[in-house]
Amino acid sequence: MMRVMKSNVTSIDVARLANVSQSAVSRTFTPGASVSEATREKVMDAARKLGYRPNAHARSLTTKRSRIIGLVLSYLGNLFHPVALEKLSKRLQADGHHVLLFLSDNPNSDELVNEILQYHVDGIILAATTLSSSIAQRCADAAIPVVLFNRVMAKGSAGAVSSVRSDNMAGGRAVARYLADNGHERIAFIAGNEESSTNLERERGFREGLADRGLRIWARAVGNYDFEQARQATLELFAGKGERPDAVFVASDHMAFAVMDTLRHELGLRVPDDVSVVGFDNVPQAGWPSYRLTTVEQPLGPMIEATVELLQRHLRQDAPAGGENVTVPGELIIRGSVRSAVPATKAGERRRRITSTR
Amino acid sequence: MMRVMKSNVTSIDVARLANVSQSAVSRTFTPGASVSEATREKVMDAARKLGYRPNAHARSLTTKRSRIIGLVLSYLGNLFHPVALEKLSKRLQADGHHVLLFLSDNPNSDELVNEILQYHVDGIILAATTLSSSIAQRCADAAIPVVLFNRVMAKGSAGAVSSVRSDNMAGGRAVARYLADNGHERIAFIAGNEESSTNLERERGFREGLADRGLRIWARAVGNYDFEQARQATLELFAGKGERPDAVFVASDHMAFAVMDTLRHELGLRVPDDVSVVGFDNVPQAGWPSYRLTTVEQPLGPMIEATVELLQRHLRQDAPAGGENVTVPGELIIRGSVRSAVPATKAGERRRRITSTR
DNA sequence: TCCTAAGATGCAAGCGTATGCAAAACTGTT
DNA sequence: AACAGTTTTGCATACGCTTGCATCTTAGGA
Repeated sequence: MMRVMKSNVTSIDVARLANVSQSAVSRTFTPGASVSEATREKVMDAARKLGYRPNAHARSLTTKRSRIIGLVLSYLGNLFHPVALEKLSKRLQADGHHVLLFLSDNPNSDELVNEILQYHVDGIILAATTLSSSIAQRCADAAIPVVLFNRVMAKGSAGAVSSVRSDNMAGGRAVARYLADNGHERIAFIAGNEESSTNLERERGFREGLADRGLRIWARAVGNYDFEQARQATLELFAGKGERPDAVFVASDHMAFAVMDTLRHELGLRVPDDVSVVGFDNVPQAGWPSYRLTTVEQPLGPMIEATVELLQRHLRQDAPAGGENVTVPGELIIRGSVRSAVPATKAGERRRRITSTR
Repeated sequence: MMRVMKSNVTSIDVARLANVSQSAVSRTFTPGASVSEATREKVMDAARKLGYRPNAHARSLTTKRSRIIGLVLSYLGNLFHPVALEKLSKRLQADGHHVLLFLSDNPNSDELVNEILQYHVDGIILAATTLSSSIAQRCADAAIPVVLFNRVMAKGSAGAVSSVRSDNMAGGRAVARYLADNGHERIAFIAGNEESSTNLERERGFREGLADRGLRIWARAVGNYDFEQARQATLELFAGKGERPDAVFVASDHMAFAVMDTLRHELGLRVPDDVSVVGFDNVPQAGWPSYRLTTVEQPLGPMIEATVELLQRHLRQDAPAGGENVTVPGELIIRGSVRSAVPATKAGERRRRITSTR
């Protein structure tokens, strides 16, 4: 069947061919509208013949809903983000939403906000750890629901900004205890981006956990969530001739890989025999045989469900005015990068629930 | 300054406050339109005061251009895709376009096409290696420019579908020669998705290259571009008691990591001493100390430039009717995963240009 | 058979913007 | 001061759809 598709078939064209009014066409494509089976079929036939699809822009003009969610990220080099993006996106699509993607490492960009708002998105998900909170504020001001994913807003800022994150504090604390309980004493910490809420919380929990065991951070460096900077941080921490750390907690898996690689291939140290390493996120690579990284899981599934749930509640208008902060509990994934009394089986892993009660 | 933002400020509101016509407002926000400096300022002031931003949907209704590019991917677990996505997205944003992201592993989905076309995107980039070509065809039928990224359409299908890819054939050939010239004889191949054009081309080039040196593929298995399947493929290839491969060319870096890990940690073999491994893509991890993978680079920068260029040419209507296929030359990145007469320096890498002439 | 209620349909008025066209306001020249 | 030529401006319409309202069908009950 040969048919030339006019690129701009409108509901009027369909109406004409089907011998019905334009409203009838519109109603056929509007779930829940009142159309008889007979007309619906006539319309569908005509539509198929002409290759018609309703114009989403025109539709959102009248309905004031675009079914578009703006998704803001800063980069995708750390596998945690693409994996989250993939799942989020698929989840939203399943809900009949679509994702308008914004990648930007410029935190304070007015441009960015403008461009997002121009599309009158139904909601915004901010998953960029390093973006400034003002952007969230400005979007919320425009009466568009905003959900922060894997981060939380600086205290004191008002507005209906919700957030979803895993329990970073509890995670940090669990790592501290686990390391302490396995006999480590000179425990170092490599921070991510120092301003980010994720890093702040993980570090804080970690400090508290160490304190509980009568310890404190023995050495500290900053890796900014970057592979190369994490390498430098490692070299820094292990530069001295004297005593060196016997364990290092790294604020993200991505950096932890750099740490392990540097330890092993540049400093000739063994992991976990000479030094233990713990990460955070539990990205897929953490389970790869080369690393077998012990780490804190960020439970993506629940986090995403919570995000979508929050968004939908906002769309239905029945969300608390002040915004809502959801914290999802994680698990400690014990693999082979920490020297331990109970050695893990060759390829296995153990999971230990993390409770947030102190 | 406290101001309550009405969520729906229109050009009419601005016009009223600025004491000008609605057209004047529209013109101030339309680059290249005729407005005096005086009115422009009045309008801008009013707009700022009201928090006005032009409604992109209304705009695209009249202009028939959405400034949205549909981007289709199947998954983001292999780092090549997120990195490409990040760069593509940033490049398009820089051009004033926006990215509507579709993640789908369902190749033949009518739904998908419908949803893309509803938004009247200005163009579509298909970067999903495993998506069926019919989807491309259907979009092209709707008179929307389609560019295939990192893949090419099955021969014989007509329509204005363009494509951009690196020179997979030449890459495969270069690997074959490199392995042969370094004394390997029992060379195995682990395929990606067997139907994908990328795999087809890489394998074909590889076979030709081996033939040039009087060799042939010594053993073969399929990894489907998946980590776990690549692991299985490796176990398969090295199962026998007799002679084993002394080199394996893997159709993607992502799978190559699985191969190296399996070789080292499950089979107790050394890379490159016992067996050499070569990948394809040159994802960031390939340079990590744990792997130091010798691989064929897919030059993302040029590939993306070419993609955007093609798209823009289509938008300006001056593209060849039949679609255009761009092939970007790559380089062989020589690191430490191949046993070689000239050992690489500890952390260094050499680059060797790949020419497509046989 | 007639009446009523529910369901199906069409009409027309928006939604917020861009733009052709004609009128108005300038510009500089004679 | 009058004019032609150039900008600038406003009016009005179109873009493709949804939806309230009024009208028309239909079916079912009395």
